[in-house]
Amino acid sequence: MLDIKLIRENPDKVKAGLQAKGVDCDREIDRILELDALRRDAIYATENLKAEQNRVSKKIPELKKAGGDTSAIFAEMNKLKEEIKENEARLREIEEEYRSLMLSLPNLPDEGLKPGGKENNEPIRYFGEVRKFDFEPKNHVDLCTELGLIDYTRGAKLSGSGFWVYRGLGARLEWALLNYFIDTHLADGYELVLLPHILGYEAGLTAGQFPKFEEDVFWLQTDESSQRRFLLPTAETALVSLHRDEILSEAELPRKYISYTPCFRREAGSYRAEERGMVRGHQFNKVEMVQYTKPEDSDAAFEELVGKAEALVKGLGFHFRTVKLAAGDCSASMARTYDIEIYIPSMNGYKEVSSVSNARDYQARRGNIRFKRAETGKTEFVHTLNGSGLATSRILPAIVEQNQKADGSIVVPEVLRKYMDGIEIIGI
RNA sequence: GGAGAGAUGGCUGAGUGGUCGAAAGCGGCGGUCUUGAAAACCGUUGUCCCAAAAGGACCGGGGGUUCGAAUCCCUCUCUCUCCGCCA
Repeated sequence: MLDIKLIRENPDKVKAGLQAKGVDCDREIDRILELDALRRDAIYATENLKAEQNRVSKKIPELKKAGGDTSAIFAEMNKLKEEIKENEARLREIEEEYRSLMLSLPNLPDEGLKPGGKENNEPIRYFGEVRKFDFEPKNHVDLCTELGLIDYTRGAKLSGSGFWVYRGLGARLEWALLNYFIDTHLADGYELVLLPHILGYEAGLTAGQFPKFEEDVFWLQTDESSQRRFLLPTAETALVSLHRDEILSEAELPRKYISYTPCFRREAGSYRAEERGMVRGHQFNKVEMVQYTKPEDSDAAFEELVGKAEALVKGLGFHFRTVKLAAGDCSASMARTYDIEIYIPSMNGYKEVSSVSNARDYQARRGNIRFKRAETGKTEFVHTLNGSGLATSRILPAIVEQNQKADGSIVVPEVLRKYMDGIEIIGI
């Protein structure tokens, strides 16, 4: 959620910022400004009536004690009551519309980001070089199938397209990756959190998935409770709600969390032939990093998260690039995003393996996540940041393709071997 | 799944219709005393809306009754106890 004060004082700046993100919210913002004025008038009127009610009401016990006539006062109170009721009904209507519009506005992009979409993304650094093959490399689907690492057919049998089964050394390799990520984060002092994979509506609202992107997640239909629940699309959705409606102490910040979860996504209508295999599925494994920081610390935290994600990819020995996303390619909740993209030979291009973002106070406002600054004693919104560290569903194909040898076997990256009984080569 | 109990400030816990934003204790902060600390004593100590004053809101959430609700009613959520079932 954006700061209403900012919208009130700089509506044009907000409009321009959202334009840069590729969304036209001019009408919404104008309406919000109207509603804001109406809202404040209605609050003022209602509160004055309530103050009057409180004043008159105080006299009643005194008057009764003195044995006076209360009928005039009761009549007055009845009138006040009616007026308050009317005012409150109006206020509720205004606030409902106001709130839903406020929730629908995406975050503002950071100053200095290129406007526009994907085409304006800007690689800011490269690591390593594209591997040259002196034989015709196979794609990861064929390699994984031949080596028995992934069972796509039976995945589809169990759950339909977009699902697969990790088997044998494939499962070991996947698990080794997750262990490698987690151990690295633990060494960096992050707290490991294991989360529920089913979340309540509020979590999606805080993270910014809802109300706009409700169709992107899997909803549970078996719920008789009034609370709608869904399968988490990323651990971020849960981790950002961990401290929802809390006031943290300044000394508790920054909070640094990591979590491993499967991620469930509808990915409706997004299939492309080039994305076969496990590049885009309905369920994939990811270790997610989330930080809660003071506002002045979030830029440094962002760099830290980018650095951590890069270090993990480097550790695996991969060529990759880090890309600064243009304003319009950042997701709705985010002010700034860098993607780390790894080269996948069969796709002849780079694929995202990590996305690191700074939401600034956008999610904190939605989830009412604050901290008390020791110096002033005032509460302020925290900043939230997240980054994948990392998602395995692109890493494993990259390992398999980039580390393949002419005989169809693949080399296990050094850092993973200790999690796999020292296995160096996976062959037939 | 069945039966019951409960949700009050950072914590424990009083409060069953008016002067209650809420007793008391603990904790926190400040002070007195002390070389320093502890103890003792004194004072202070919730959040939010509002630029601020004034004012208003908040006793799990929502709704209702009432001139007036922490207190009565309805409903939802959550927690606990016992029984059943179960990884």
